[in-house]
Formats: sequence, structure tokens, C-alpha cells
Amino acid sequence: MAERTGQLEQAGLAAVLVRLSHLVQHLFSEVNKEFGLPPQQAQLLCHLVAGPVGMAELGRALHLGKSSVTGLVDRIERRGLAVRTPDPRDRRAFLITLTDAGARLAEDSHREVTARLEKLAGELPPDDYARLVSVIERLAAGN
Amino acid sequence: MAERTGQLEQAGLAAVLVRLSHLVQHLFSEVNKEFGLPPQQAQLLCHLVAGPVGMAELGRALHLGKSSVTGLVDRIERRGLAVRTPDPRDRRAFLITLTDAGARLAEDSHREVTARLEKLAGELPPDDYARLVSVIERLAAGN
DNA sequence: TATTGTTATACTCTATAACTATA
DNA sequence: TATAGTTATAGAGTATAACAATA
Repeated sequence: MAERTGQLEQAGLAAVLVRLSHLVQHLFSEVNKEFGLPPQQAQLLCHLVAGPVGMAELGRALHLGKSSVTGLVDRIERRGLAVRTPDPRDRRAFLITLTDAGARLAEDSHREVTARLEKLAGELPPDDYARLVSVIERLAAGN
Repeated sequence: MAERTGQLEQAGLAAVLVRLSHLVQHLFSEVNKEFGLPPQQAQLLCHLVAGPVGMAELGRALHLGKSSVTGLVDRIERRGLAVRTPDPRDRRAFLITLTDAGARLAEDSHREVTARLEKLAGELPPDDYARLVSVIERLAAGN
């Protein structure tokens, strides 16, 4: 790793990634707390914006066990943000669908999270901004 | 934002940051699960590696309320990974200190997390690697 | 037999409020 | 009065195991 030494390397890639991750997680939590949403419920809403999703697929997307998804959907449903509807193609399964209130909340939350993250990075020179997006995209590709 | 359009911008900075954050968090959780550690306890250990820390300072560092820190330290102490020792300069306060077992576990966990993150980014060209570290450091500066 | 989802149970995590003790 | 920390309580999040119903 001699080719990767120097002042910038002192912090270490892992260290800055973890630090950035904490930063983003904290911002996400704080924003959604203002909307009265625990971060896990907010994340669930994010995964429902594109359309109805089954419980099993939610578990895979969120890296959760079946019973964890059951509880999370219970709480989101109790708040009136989504509903379980029977899957017409599988009588065992449900499709979780956002209510109007849930869709509005998801959109508001997403807008605010995006705004604050963009603001965070807004001081970066355009070149750095573009490079950051590019590199992170490659980093996350396939994971 | 016309100066920031193009193929790379389609994903959006916020989106890739959130995605990267999930990626890092999940990796951190998975690694520490192998060590029998919930991610919060692992993060607590990280903050103790540099030396003993008081409860209040832990709360500030981890963005936690006082009682949350009490519980977290209770559980870490029950596992024999750290101990409360009286602060000689303030008879109200404790200094949380890693035990030998806790220090070993923290080091092992850190090594493994670092290795997997470095591996994740190992395919990046050295220039991108250095730039990523540089940009993220500036992004996280002061936050 | 495998998959979808729930229930029961236990533990972890977090916050608020009320409290003790020290600064 | 302010700060360091605990306790009590309540809710949220997660996992494992046992279960029901459907594929």
C-alpha cells in the first residue's frame, strides 16, 4: 500500500467511510425525527415509494428477518401510512402499499433529506462533486 | 444546478450517499455480529480505544441521552468488556475503561471492518482512492 | 417440501421524567 | 443552579423458534 501513502492516507479509507456513514445516518435520523418517524420506519417508506412490495422482498431489501418485517409493517400500518393488501397471485402473501398520507410523508422526508445532504456537499467544487458521485457509484455497484 | 448535470448526476449525490451509508452500516453490523457484538456496543468500544471516557462525553459522541448511555455501558460491563472506574477529579463521574478482553475485541473488530472496507474499495484506481479520501474528509470536516 | 407470513418470547436500544449526589 | 449519573417506565427494533396456510 506504499502507493497510497501521504497526508490523505493518514485517516484511512475505512475511517472516513465509517465517519461519513455516521454523518449520513445521523442526518437521516434527525430529519425523520422531525417528521415523527423512527429511521427504520422512514427507510421502509422509502422502499414502498416505487410501488407495492411483499413482506419477503422487504426483508431482503432491508436485511431483516420475517418477524422483524411483520413488526415494522404493523407499526407503519397502525400509523395509517401503509396497508396490507392481499396479493392476487399468491394467497399466502400481502402487498404493502403506501396510503396517501404515507406517500406524502415519504416524499416530504425524502425532499428534506436530499436538501440537507446537498447542502452539506454544496461547498464542494463542481469537479469534486461529480467525482465523488462517480467514485461512490462504482464503490456501491453490485453491493 | 445546471453545472452538475450529466450521467453521473442522475443518481443524485444524496442517493449515493445514503446507499453508501447503508452499505457501510450493514458491513459493520455483519462483521460485529460475527464477534457477538450488536453494532451499538461495537461502536461504543471504538470510542473507548483511545483511552477512558466519561459517560457524558460518550453521550455527546454517540448522540445519546444519559439513560441510553447508562444502559449501553451496563450491557458492555456485564459482558466484561469495560468497567466503570471512579473519576479521581469528580466524585459524581465515572471513567469507562476497556478491559483486556474488550481491548482485544475492539482491535479484532476494527481490523476486520477495515479489511473488508479496504477490500470493497480495493479495485479503485489509486487516484480515485486518494481523491475519495480527500473529498470525504472535507465533507465531514466539522460535522 | 418449500415459501409466506404470524405469534410468542427474549433481548437490545432509545427517550422522558423523576431522582440522588456532587460541583 | 447546573452537571454526572441512575432508576423506572414505555415504546421501538431485532432474532429465534414454533406455527398455519398456501405453493
